[in-house]
Amino acid sequence: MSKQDAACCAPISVAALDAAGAAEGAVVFKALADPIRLRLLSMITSAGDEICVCDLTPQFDVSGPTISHHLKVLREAGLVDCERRGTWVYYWPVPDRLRWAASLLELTR
Amino acid sequence: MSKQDAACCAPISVAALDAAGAAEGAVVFKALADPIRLRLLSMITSAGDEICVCDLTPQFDVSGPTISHHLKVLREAGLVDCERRGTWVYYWPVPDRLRWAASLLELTR
DNA sequence: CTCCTGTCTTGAAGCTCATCTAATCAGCGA
DNA sequence: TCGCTGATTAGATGAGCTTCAAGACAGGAG
Repeated sequence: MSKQDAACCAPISVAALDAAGAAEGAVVFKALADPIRLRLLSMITSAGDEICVCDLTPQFDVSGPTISHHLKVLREAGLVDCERRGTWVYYWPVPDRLRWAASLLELTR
Repeated sequence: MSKQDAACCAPISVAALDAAGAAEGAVVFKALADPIRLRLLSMITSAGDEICVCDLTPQFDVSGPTISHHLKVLREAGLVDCERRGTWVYYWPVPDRLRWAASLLELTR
């Protein structure tokens, strides 16, 4: 769905973030600011290449629609992407986006 | 219910991040999940060693108490620390905490 | 001591978010 | 076609967050 490059960006400690960059960064960090979404992302990134929703949902004590909602937030933040194949839906991480988020916190001066 | 013969995908394993780690990570990312706080952190980390509140506040269109509140959130997340010296209060970053947050996003290889 | 400046805390209003139930969509098999 | 299962969407509710105005606190100057 979403493909943005947003490739190279100065580390936060070298150049102060402008308002636009801060707004985009806030969207990504807001998507990460929930324990369930962090665990979902962790499972997705550590699953090798992709993982089925039906393997994610049983790991939590919340309803299916709630998991679906959290996955949508991660998707709209550009951190993961998904595809339906037959009955099941599979999710995988978007490494570029994860690296970009991490680069906002780098302290390399 | 029955009929779960057809497995939808490979058995997953893993959970790189446990519930406790996810909860602590969520606190840190929640602190980063606001454009003003991201810009504040950016200014603090790019200020060399430390920066005065009086240099931060005029950069934003919100009131002083609001800036103070956001700085408190960053402080309670362990991302920055501060000290009053005379009339003014100075803030500086906590590199270890920033590196730890970034490391949570590097579980993608 | 008293006043002034800089910063933080408190309390309340308005908005956003997490979660649920119920309903809907998508695919498979009989 | 109909019915079943997996996943998402829609609507509602309660909790939490952002913001400001007003007041409190700390330190320096007179």
